[in-house]
Amino acid sequence: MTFDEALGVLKKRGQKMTPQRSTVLRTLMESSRPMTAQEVYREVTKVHPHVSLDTVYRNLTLLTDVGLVHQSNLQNRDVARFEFQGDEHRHYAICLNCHKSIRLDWCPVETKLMTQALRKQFSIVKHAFEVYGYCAECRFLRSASA
Amino acid sequence: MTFDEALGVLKKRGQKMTPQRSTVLRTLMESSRPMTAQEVYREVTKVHPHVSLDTVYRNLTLLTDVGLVHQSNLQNRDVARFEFQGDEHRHYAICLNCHKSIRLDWCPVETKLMTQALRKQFSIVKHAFEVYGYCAECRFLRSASA
DNA sequence: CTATATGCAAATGCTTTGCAAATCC
DNA sequence: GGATTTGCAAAGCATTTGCATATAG
Repeated sequence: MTFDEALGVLKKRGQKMTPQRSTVLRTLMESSRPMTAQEVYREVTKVHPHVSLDTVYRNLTLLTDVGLVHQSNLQNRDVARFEFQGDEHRHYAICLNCHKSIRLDWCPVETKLMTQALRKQFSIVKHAFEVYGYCAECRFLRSASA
Repeated sequence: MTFDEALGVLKKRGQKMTPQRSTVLRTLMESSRPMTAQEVYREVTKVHPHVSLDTVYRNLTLLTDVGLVHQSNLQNRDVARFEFQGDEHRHYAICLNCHKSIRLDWCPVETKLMTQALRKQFSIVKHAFEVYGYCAECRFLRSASA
């Protein structure tokens, strides 16, 4: 999805386009991994030194509501993370040691096996799927030290 | 899993069994749905009026670490929820309107399609999977009012 | 007897909100 | 011009932590 297409989605909903909002959106679009609100804030600050953190939060929430952005929570009581999803989205395996995100090319909700039964009694809006464990490197380090 | 078997898991790790801890464990074992820390606290209070909320939190964390309890976060920036899982665990579809949890009889990580590729580069410790949307009743109400 | 667990109270840190001023369309 | 958005500051709220005391094994 292009930046202009994303803008179209916002305009269709009667949302205005401010410099701050467009920078938040662009930041997420250019990122290759899910970002925390703080990380987005830091990036946006480079362009607009006067943004406030709450503006970033408000925009992240708006973009998520509109469906342009996907929010994921680490199960480990960690902070929320946001990523641009456009038309397709991703899931991640997250290392409990180094916190690296490894992208999965698989989505449980696209599995017929699961959806067939569920869709009859439930209309799916969104979903969360995350795997936690140890990446190859950290697994190696752990087995070495044990 | 019986209560005594669960105790065995704790003893094996050198954990002590206190009245508070055993009540937290029993509460989760007897619950048919995931509970928030506050809900557990309220239940435990009925038996031990003097428990503190942080003791409940500490025990929930311990039981989760040990693997007896499964923690789920609602993606909607809601509070964490805990449920006894014993040997098998569950996933839920959560209604965005009435917040009802509908149990799924399906787990993405038990799908060979997904695990084959992942296990080569990652050792899975736990995972989170939740579906959000509208249950049959709330879907009906929404379409009626629209 | 010693490690573990508890209670209390205070702190932490992410996220949200009220309000007046600024700004987009 | 009128609704939306921003910035500031303060509040909210789930969760965590330090520390002295109590308790399990």
